[in-house]
Amino acid sequence: MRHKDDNKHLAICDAAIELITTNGFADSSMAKIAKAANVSPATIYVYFENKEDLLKKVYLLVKQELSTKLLHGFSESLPVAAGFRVIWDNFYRYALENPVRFAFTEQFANSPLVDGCREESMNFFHPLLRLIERGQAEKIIKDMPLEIFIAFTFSPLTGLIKEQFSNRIVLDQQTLDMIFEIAWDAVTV
Amino acid sequence: MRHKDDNKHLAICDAAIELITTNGFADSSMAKIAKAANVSPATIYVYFENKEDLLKKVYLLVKQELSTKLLHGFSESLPVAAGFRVIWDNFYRYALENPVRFAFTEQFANSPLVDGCREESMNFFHPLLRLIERGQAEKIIKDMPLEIFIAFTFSPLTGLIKEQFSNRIVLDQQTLDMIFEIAWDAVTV
Amino acid sequence: MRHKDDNKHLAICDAAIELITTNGFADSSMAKIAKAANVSPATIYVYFENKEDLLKKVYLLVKQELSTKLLHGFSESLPVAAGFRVIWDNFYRYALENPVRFAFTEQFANSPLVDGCREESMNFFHPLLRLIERGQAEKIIKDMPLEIFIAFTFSPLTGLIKEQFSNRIVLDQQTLDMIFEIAWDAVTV
Amino acid sequence: MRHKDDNKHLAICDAAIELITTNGFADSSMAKIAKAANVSPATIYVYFENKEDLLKKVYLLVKQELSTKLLHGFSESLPVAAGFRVIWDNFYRYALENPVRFAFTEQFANSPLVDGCREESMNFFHPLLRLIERGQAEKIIKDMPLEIFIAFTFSPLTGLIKEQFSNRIVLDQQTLDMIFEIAWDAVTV
DNA sequence: AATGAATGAGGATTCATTCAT
DNA sequence: AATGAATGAATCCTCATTCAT
Repeated sequence: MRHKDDNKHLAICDAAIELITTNGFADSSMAKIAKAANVSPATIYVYFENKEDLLKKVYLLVKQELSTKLLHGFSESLPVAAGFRVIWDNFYRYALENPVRFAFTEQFANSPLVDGCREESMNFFHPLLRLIERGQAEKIIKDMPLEIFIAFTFSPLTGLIKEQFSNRIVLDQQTLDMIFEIAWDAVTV
Repeated sequence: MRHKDDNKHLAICDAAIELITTNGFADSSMAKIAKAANVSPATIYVYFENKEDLLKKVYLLVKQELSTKLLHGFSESLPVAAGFRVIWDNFYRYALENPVRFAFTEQFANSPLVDGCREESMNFFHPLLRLIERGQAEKIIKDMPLEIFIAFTFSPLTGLIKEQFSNRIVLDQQTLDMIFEIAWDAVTV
Repeated sequence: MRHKDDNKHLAICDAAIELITTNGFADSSMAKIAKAANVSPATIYVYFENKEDLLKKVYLLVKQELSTKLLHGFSESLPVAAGFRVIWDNFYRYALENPVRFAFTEQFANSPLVDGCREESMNFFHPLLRLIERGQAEKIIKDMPLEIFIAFTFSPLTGLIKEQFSNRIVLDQQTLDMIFEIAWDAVTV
Repeated sequence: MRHKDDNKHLAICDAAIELITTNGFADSSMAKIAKAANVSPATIYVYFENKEDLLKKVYLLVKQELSTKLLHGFSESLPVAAGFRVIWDNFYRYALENPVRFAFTEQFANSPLVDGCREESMNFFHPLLRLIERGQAEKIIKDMPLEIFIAFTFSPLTGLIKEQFSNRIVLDQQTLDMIFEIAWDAVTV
């Protein structure tokens, strides 16, 4: 579905992300989002069915953005370890450079609001999945379900990034290297 | 003069946990919580200052409950590895037996709504912290900040429990043992 | 895009004046005012920021209405005494013909609720102020602060009108003439 | 009806006057009055039937206090003019020394809440009424209804005291003397 | 007499959404 | 497509009052 003004679509999404991350979901009414996007409340309903639809679409948009940035500089021709490190670094950089979007994603990861679209959001990460499968085929990565692989690589990193945002830890390059090493050790043979 | 009724306090807390976990904080109005607790809306305000205060107090209550159950069967006289395994198993069992409370905690782990009381909730986990310090003193556990230790032990487990609740994975005993082994390897020398 | 409806604005104001005068400000809920104005409670907030803003705007509206009617038949070319008598009579007639609005004004004349807009409401009465200044320049009116002039002219009249509304006195033409005479004597040389 | 603890009765009245005058009627809930009086909300209902009853009783109490102070130093054996000046001065002094109570009275003089007890409150002022009647019998005071006498004596003074409290005028001794003179001239032959 | 707990009713206000232009 | 007006329903919370002790 094409709309006349893609700028408005984006403006509404940006305003929603910003407001929800800053003030929380409860304080982000359609009227406030509209005002922040410089648009009439009624206009939001031209682009989105209702508030829940807006939320899910925004969630998917952010996930898609993330997946694109995750693959920056990545190529399927890279060795498994190198390729994974590229994605790993991209993830960390993304979080640092887009703290609001990162926080937004995390806030909704456990919310019942986006229950229906978590599966859909996974589609964006196919290249990563293929990389892991290749690693397992090459006997580099342990034979374990994808979920466990994620649990020992991105879960710790995500948790530590949040700790850094909360000023409870500082992730300097040395620490980052150490974390990567531990994670990579954990999932490789 | 009537006395404050502990049953009412608990009924309100239980209703709040149940509703908030199922429908989210925003969709759990004080009226709904009151009705679920079989109490007048105004009665909630006898026990809690306002909705946010209710959330924070409930969050702390759940954290405290968790911390108590975490230490079941634990003793400071146990060897580090064995002691940690006790706590680890207790955590998994707690999540399985209290899925609503577990989901509740996760939903608010990163929420700005409970920002003020996260520190306070940490106090409940002192025995675990001391265990880790002992492990480091005995050169069993790697010399790393507490946050990183958590990131490679409880973060993966938590993530995988959520995957199991979402029916994307099944954690049988063999898998659990494997996960524990990976985690313990990751943080020990 | 719909346009703001002047009828609705007026209906809300009228309902507010009527209800507040009859039942007092505290007992005139926004819901009651809305119902009396045949409007949704939410609609009031399209025209007024909140209850206090509604009160202040209504207060100013009534004051402005009054000031307009006060000057009916008045001209700056009239002699001071005659000009003042025109305004005096207009005031009495206004009170008689608009008892609700008159009572409304009196109820809030000393209320802290309209503190901010009393000054603004004074602007409507400039012609009267100029008349008094002219009277003083022509050595007809005693040299006294405006407040004292008001205190011996409109304060007594206002008080007596209220007594009449409470059926404790009847202001026939003869009595009115006497009152005017006393007041005019009091403030003229 | 005698109550065990007259202190409590008075404390409640004082708290009510203070709160209502400071924060307005709407913000003076029974709970707040109770707290300000260091008493349980339920205790208020031991001394007063309900909120309206409390208000009326407080209004009457203040009026009675005022009437007592008005007669300080007054004697029926004084000449009319001197006697009236005593009461006049007492009234001004009362307002100055009890601004809260003065404001309270004024705020309620026009309120529909005390409609029923205005008559009753008049009983306290019998000596003043008799003085005026004596003045008329002695052909000193003009033959006019009591209401008109009040309208040209206490109404102006009351209005000017309020102007002074609002910092729009300063009533120094000279001004006060002038005002008295004008008022007395207005009502005497 | 005195009180803190308890509550149903109602308070002001905001909500997501639709209407009319 | 776009919008400000309009709204019934729902929000959190406070109220005057009563209950149970």
